[in-house]
Amino acid sequence: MPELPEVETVRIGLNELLPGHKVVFAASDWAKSFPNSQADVNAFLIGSKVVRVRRRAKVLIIDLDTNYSLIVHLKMTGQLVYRALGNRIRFGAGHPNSSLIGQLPDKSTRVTLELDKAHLFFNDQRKFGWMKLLPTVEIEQLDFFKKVGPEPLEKDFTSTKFIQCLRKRNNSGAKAVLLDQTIVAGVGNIYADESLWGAGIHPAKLVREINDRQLRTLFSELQFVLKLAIDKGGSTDKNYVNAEGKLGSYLNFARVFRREELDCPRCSSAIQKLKVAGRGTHICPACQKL
DNA sequence: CACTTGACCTGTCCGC
DNA sequence: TGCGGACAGGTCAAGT
Repeated sequence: MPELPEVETVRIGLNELLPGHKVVFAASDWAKSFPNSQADVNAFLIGSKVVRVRRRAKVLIIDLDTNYSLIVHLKMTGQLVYRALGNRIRFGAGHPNSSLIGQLPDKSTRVTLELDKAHLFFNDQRKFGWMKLLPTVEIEQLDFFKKVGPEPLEKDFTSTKFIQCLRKRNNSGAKAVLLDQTIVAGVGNIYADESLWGAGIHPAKLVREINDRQLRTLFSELQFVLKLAIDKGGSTDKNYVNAEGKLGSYLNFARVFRREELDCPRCSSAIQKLKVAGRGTHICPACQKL
């Protein structure tokens, strides 16, 4: 569930908190969450210092002063939570993580990094996420990074380039294309639905049947929802928390996502939930016609 | 080659 | 109260 705004929110937080910290110890109880050998961990992670925290698409990159990096994908339920020693995290009442008050690690903690004056916990209920240690220069050689599309919020990413990217999949549905990480990076289910509603485009509409003017609107709506979501600290549905364990509030501002049966904010029609591109999809049937 | 489905996992919810 | 099944959705691999 973490998409670009959630991962960016974690990045901003970790980039404030981590640089300068030394890694003292690392432990994992689920090998797939952190598949590196103990020898590599000992040689390139333990004793290293964090230099900076970057993001590409939905992937976090924690650069170390050993010329190695930790790359982290949160997938659906991953959390990367920093806690200064002696500091307690408070989740909101009623939140599934509210039982975690004051206690981490918990049963979803897959990796614990002990820093000199803090802990960094990688929690992941569903175990789809991962953390990997590898030489910094090898990151761009990974298949994912070679194939991934442009960052939608980069300054030089114009509506013209956006349209060129989408037209490569002219025969596919609009939502399927937005979700394709090789076309545009970082968009997932929430912001695909939100931006398509903003542009008044049905998610199953074929790209070839959408004109350039509508695609330009989709581009500005996509940038709008991504920026708003970063401003609101991301979307917390069930699991997502930021680097300090705090919730995101974008869903309080969502127009269609998880709002089936409620009124469309534009025309008051009842929002519908359907399945498009294999995903739960929310639309206003009046504003978004096929 | 483009598109769909299954696998990876756990927790929650719904119907019986 | 328990139990089976559907569902949640990011990405890769396999199948159509």
